[in-house]
Amino acid sequence: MAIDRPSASAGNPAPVRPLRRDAQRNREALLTAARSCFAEQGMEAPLEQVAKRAGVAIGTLYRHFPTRLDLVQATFAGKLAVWREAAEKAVTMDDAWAGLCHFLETMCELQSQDRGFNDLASIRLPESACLAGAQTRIRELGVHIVERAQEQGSLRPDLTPEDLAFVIWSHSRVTEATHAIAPDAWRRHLYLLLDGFRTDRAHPLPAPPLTEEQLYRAMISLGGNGACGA
Amino acid sequence: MAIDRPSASAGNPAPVRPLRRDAQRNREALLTAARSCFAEQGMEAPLEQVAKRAGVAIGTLYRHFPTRLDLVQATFAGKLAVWREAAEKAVTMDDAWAGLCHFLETMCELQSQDRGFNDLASIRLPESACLAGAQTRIRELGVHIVERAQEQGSLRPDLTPEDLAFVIWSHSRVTEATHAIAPDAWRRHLYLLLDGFRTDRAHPLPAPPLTEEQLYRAMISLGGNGACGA
DNA sequence: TACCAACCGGAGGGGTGTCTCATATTTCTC
DNA sequence: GAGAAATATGAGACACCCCTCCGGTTGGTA
Repeated sequence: MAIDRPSASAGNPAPVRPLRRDAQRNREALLTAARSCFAEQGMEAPLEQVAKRAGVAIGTLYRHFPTRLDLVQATFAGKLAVWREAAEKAVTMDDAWAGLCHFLETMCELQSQDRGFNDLASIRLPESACLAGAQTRIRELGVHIVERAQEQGSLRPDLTPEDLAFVIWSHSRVTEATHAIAPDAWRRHLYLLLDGFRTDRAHPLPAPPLTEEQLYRAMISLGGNGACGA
Repeated sequence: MAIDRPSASAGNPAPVRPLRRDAQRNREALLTAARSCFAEQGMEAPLEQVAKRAGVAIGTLYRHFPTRLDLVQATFAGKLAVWREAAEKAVTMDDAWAGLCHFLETMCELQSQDRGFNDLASIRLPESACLAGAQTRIRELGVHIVERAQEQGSLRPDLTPEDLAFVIWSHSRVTEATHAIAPDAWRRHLYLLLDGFRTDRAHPLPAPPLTEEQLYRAMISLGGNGACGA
């Protein structure tokens, strides 16, 4: 739904004039409020609450961020960049298995700290979204991370880059369940799963990997429940 | 919230009179409708839709099932029994690893067929709920399943029964993402994770297991979003 | 200082969902 | 087949959230 409506992220080639001081202040307050609301309640936190927490009226929120997607993107650009940097670093690490672990651990850590990011990582933003590029880049890097670890022999050869989505999704719910009770429990789950990723004595898998297309559709479908998806 | 309200599952020692014929008919129609609504949309499907699909007014639904929890329990008693039977069988199988697989595979299959059951498996019902006993029994059996597989040496010794919750939770989201696109993909995820459960692949885990108490609280907290939890 | 564009506030209309209650209907029993 | 009890109905009160609109306010500029 959000994609069809006018969006601040659409091509605005000449944002000549700087924001007025009060507008600047409000915009920042909104982002701070959104960060905390989304972190606590996920990407579908009520926007009225974001506005209230920012000390601003709801109309002001909509003035700055015409759609929820605009607000989400402005809020999470930073964290997505952190994730991406972890991926960029992972492909340069000598030990490709360590690179894989670094990539996944950083991702899971971000997810477990922030329920909104947890939601964001699980879905695919619409093509038009300005953060979609970052998602695509992370996906590309994921392919290399997997290939390198397989070339070095540490990662089981029947694993595909699409299987990494299993880590995102499975971790998503595990951390949702445990973050308030045992904030580090997700590491245990992650490393259990990672042990299943190792080459040594891998057992045959009972189902084929997802295709790129299937993965894409799966991530779109998760976003369909109103947040930002198609 | 639901627990404090009058519940059909509370102690009714003398339900002397049988249901009137129309009431019986409606009750069954409601259960059928609930099964399909919950299967499609999860435990939080709108009750108005259940009533509509049953061809019955909303007031009638509330007459039969004063709380959502009452309806959920009546709807899922059967599937929970199937799960429990799988657990009972698992502890009698000679190959304890096969028993573990049978237990988890049945559970995941039930979860992937029914979004409502998927929700139900992830949470802990309040003590007062009539299905809470079945959940407790399944948990007990899970302890034996884990112990036997460890005695036989196939299951890594540092795994605890609480870790089985990771399978429930992680599978929950994986199947939610993939069921419409690749209905069997969850098997791949499950067996990746199971490979991580094998003794011969075990590497040290970076976090301690959940305690029983932590697991309990984690499952309660997942239910807190309005469905049936505390 | 005075003006105007940019900005803000918040009431309000629309949508969805829960749950209740007074009234109407059906079934059972005698 | 008539009366009583059980049941069904669905409008409506309430709560939440989304998003818009326009009168009032503010900040930058001449």
